[in-house]
Amino acid sequence: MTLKSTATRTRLRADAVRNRERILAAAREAIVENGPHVPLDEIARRAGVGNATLYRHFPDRESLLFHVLLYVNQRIIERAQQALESVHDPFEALCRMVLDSAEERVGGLCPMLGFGIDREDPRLVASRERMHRVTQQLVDRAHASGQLRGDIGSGDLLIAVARLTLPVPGTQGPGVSTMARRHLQVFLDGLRTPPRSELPGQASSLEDLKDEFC
Amino acid sequence: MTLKSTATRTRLRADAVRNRERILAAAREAIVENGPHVPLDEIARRAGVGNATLYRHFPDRESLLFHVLLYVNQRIIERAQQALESVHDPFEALCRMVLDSAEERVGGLCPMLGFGIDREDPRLVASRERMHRVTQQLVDRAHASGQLRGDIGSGDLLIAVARLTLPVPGTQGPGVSTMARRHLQVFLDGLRTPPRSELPGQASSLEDLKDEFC
DNA sequence: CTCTAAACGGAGAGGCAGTCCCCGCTTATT
DNA sequence: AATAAGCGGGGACTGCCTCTCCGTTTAGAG
Repeated sequence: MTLKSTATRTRLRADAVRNRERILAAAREAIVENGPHVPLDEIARRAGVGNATLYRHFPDRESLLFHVLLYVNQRIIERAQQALESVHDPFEALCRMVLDSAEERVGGLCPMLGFGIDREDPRLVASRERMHRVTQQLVDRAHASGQLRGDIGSGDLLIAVARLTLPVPGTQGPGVSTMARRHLQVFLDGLRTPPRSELPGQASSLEDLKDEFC
Repeated sequence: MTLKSTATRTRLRADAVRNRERILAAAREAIVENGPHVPLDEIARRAGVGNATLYRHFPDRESLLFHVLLYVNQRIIERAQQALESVHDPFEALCRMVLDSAEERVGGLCPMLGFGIDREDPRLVASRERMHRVTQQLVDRAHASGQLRGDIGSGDLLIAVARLTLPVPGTQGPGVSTMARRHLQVFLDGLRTPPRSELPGQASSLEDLKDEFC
């Protein structure tokens, strides 16, 4: 709080805060549906604000994408920590984290990563580290309980969640999202012990994908 | 009439045939990597031909996308039929079909479906029906052998393959494709009997997704 | 080998969508 | 009620993408 007051010398007006939030939410939706190339005017339209308001809050596309990334990361981390604390069965907690991430449609944000966002920005680094930490804890616990097959690492899990929660463009039917839920469940079944086949390659930890993801 | 007019009224010159093939292959790659909005000039460049050559073969983007779809469908169908005939274990055959589709990166083509392609074109309808037929056979056999969990239908399988073979944009590292292979295998493990959890929704047959896919 | 027509490729005109600024109006805050 | 922060929409600018023109190259037949 005190830190924040130094950073924001002039506090935002209440409606400005509200608009900023709506822009971030609208941007998330629009990017998930149409990719990171979606026109900024379209995002403003969805958010119910003028385009100038959007540009006032985020001077360019890169800035907007950056803040969307932070915003969604934060939500995921919070829900994962909640699962870690309140769900006692380790495998159940893992499932919960995966399903929560699916709800946030985190996969839809991956395309942003290629758009000139500075992955070494301190805020992003901190966010990524928190994400990795909680994921690692969930995976470790599930391994220790003997429910999660040993040849799956925390890196596997994060990438898999990204993949499994990608929207399938061009298939917007109402049945698609319930079907996505089914496939997620099949995948989770495949994660359980005992393994039913040998996986190619080797278990990937979080360090392995430092340069490729988030 | 004359030999020419009966066989192929507009017989293409050898180099034209070659170029046409190269354009289709390049288009497939470019679309998988960059989506269906990829500039046509870029596709021509990848194919190693002038842009005018591309436009000569395919008068507009829609025409090109349409033929790419037919081209890839055909390859998938052929490989699936081969699996059906030559792989005797029913579940193995199913796996083969899924892995082959992944190699063709069929998921990367889904975004095309939203781009004004006429799904009722006779050539596409015929292709789709052949695809559905062979998929249904593979699923039926695997069910009959008792290896494939009963709550998975042929529609589930086709959609799942599309999803699982989507490229994850923004993550182009070399490790990603081998990781994709691992996740596919986990999913296939989840498909085996006995089911390890109950799936939400219900098994989807091919008719269920007639309007949403391919 | 020669000839012809089919096919090729580069360059550039034209169009269009997306970005971003300007400026008069509205509203939160005191 | 005063004031300044914030808002919104119109529109110029820009850069990219599409598609065509036309001179050059090459496959294929005799």
